[in-house]
Amino acid sequence: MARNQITIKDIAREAGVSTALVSFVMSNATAGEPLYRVNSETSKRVLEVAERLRYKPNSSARALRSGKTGTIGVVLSDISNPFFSEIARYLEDQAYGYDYNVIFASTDEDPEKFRRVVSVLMNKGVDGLILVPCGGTEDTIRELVSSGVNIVLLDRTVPGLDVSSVVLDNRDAAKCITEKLISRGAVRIDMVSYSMNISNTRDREQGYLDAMAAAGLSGYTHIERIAHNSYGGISQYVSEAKDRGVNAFMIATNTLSLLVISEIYKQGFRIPDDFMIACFDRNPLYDIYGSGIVYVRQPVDAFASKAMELVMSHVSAKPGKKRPEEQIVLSPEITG
Amino acid sequence: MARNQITIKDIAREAGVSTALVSFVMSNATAGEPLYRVNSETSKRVLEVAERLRYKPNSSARALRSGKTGTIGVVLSDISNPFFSEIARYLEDQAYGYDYNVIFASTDEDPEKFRRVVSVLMNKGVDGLILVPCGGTEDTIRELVSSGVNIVLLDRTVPGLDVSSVVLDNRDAAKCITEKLISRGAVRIDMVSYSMNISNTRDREQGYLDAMAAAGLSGYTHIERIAHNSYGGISQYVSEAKDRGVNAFMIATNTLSLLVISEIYKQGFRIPDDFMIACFDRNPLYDIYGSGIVYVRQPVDAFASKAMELVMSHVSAKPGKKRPEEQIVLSPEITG
DNA sequence: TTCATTTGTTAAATCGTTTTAACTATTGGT
DNA sequence: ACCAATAGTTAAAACGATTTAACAAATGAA
Repeated sequence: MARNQITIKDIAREAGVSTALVSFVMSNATAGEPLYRVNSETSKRVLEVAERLRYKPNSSARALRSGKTGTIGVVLSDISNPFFSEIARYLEDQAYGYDYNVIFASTDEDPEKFRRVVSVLMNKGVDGLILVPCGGTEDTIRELVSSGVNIVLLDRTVPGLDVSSVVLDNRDAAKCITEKLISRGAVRIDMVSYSMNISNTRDREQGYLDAMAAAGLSGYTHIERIAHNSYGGISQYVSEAKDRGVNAFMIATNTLSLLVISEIYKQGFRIPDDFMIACFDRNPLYDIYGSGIVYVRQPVDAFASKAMELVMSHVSAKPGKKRPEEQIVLSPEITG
Repeated sequence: MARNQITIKDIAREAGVSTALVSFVMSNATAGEPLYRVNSETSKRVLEVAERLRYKPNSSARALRSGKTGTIGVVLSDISNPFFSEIARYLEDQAYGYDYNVIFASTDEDPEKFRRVVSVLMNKGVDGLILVPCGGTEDTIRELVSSGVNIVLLDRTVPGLDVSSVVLDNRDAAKCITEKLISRGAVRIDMVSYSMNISNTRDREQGYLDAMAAAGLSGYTHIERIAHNSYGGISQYVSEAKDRGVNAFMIATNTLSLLVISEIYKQGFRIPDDFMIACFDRNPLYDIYGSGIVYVRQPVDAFASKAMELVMSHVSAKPGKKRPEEQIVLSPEITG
């Protein structure tokens, strides 16, 4: 990169002060107004010179000395998944507001990869981590937490760990949409879920069972657990479901929903005539199906702003004064 | 971040050598084999100690001294747009392979925001930039290029600028899908496009016109240009199109496609009975419509790998020996 | 007047690496 | 025996900021 670096030294020379003063002014001046222990003339002059020379602080130097990089690492399942990419966008905007940057890393739900990318981000020197834990990462996270890394869990929790987190009230959300299916006449409702051990899908399964029980439908419940990234069996499963008289699917994640919906149409069935759908996260095309699809709209913006708020509150905590960890549970919104 | 930093100094002491040697070994040792001008005993010892103490180089220090941050900035329209988030994912993976990181920033097609985020990334100290230019950023980009910044344009070009780029053959792609519509019986085909001045949509419009001309349908062509993020008029437009006897839409981008498709259904029309659709980028639910939707599948992985390859070739160029800029045009794949 | 506090500023150390220039052995050619 | 080249290593100077400890001058209290 061609960068004719103007340094703090140039400014110091030009303004006739020391580099220490320049540094102090540059990093503490707020809107040109009164600055503790600095002559306002002087500080104005420094600011002016900096402006004139188009001074841009070198962030590597700053990071080296101060130990703060101004970067938050975000580890999520897959940034190409719309749910996460939407979160990513909000996180990006949030970070910008704090004068921070975010670096994303995808794990593909693989705990080994999770470990690897976390380590890369740590080496890179992030000031905090926002993590979407996947199955099998409990130990890695526990280790991070106990070594004092600034962490916020997102979308999923790790039970028995004192660490900040922001999650949806998944159980309630799942219960609500299942009830909505029931109120629209569904009686044989299958749940399609993932086989991975992840807090949010487990909670959603509970919500499904809750609703079925509350409606006296416990006689028929079925949870079909699909392994992540092995979707071969879906075709057979859907046709069998039809045979079993299933008339609605309650689906745990957006990826699974799209697969099931496609499959339904591929087999010549229709929504809502053959099946109704309850699912998580919206898709621009769901509206087409009218009341055939109920979905949980997750407050993605709140996920992002809360997570960033939490991670920032730890970043800015005075050394020694660790802020208490905070668990936040957000309410779902039901649509469709 | 709590990090009990093991430094190069610790290793030097432990291994009984100088820090210079440690640094040299650490950054040049490839798989433990012969290392220029270093006793293999010594280098093995250094490596061992580093391993034992779990040495992690401090990247801020490295960046400060070497001037390389190991980070590429990626500026795109909106990372929550599936097309870009998919690219983002591939870029992330690619970068990882080069031992690099990427930082994303979204512009929302706003040239002022573009300028801002580029400046943030530059200050952060990226080794290169992958840019999706938006309308009105020509000057900003020209300026960057002429100041020697390592740049690769993605998805869109800026005419008259000697800079590397990776784009789709948009004109040809648009021509192909329009022809496919025609071959399936469409005659009154509207194109829905953006009003922004962006190379790829302009090219797609040309492709549409090409196909219409080639089929002798130049008598009826219509390009509806929508302003970015002001989609209020779509509803009226669709119903008017129906009145005009339009029986197919050729749509320039994925966002517009979803809007139009939703609107079609909202107004009680059907695909393919009332309208056929030709569009760009796939959506998991398009398959439902069978041959009613033709779409261009962009080689997103190639976009990413080529862009990263280009930016990396500049990063690793010896100072003074600037690699020539390279323009890459990728071929589309038609599906549906 | 004298001592204490506050104001305004700076010299110098430090962060952890990379990199340059140089130095001592050792080898080999003549 | 002499010189040149090569191998192996290191001391020390960057890189550009932040931060600590200290100092001089001005102010105020007694």
